[in-house]
Amino acid sequence: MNYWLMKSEPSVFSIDDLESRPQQTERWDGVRNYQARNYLREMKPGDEAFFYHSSCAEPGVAGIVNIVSAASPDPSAFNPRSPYYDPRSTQEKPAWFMVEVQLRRRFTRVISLSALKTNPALRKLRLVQHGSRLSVMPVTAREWSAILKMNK
DNA sequence: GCCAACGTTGGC
DNA sequence: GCCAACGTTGGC
Repeated sequence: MNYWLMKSEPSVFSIDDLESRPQQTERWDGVRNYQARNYLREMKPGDEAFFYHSSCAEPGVAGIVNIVSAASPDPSAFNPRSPYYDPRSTQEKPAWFMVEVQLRRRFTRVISLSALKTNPALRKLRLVQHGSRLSVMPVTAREWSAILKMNK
């Protein structure tokens, strides 16, 4: 079982939005970066991921989700009305993938990016590397527990 | 709103 | 295959 971190802009899709969904489950779609796509395809049901709020007043980790389905072709890429439409992705040869996530836990307080940056145990975390913009990234077991310990 | 850093595109 | 130009991300 593997650990991940997934970014979302709360103005588009927040952890509150996930909580209000049926079964607190939703598609994690719209990823349009090849490296992030490759990580999505590595995910397996039972994996866990931090839900990270980006581009907002308080960027940081807002909670934890379970990966509940393996990667499958992202239907939003096929839909011309979707902001994530990409005509290069076809049913026969899908370019983009999504997984389904289910809310596991909301943190009472967001673990802020600034706090993550100052934790020595997280020096190698992709998120805090200078210039890193990846929206889906792996987290080591050590990093995972270090972040969990910050949830107080 | 600014801007640095990055990924992608497309001409050559 | 190179690389400049462009668009996007995302913190501040």
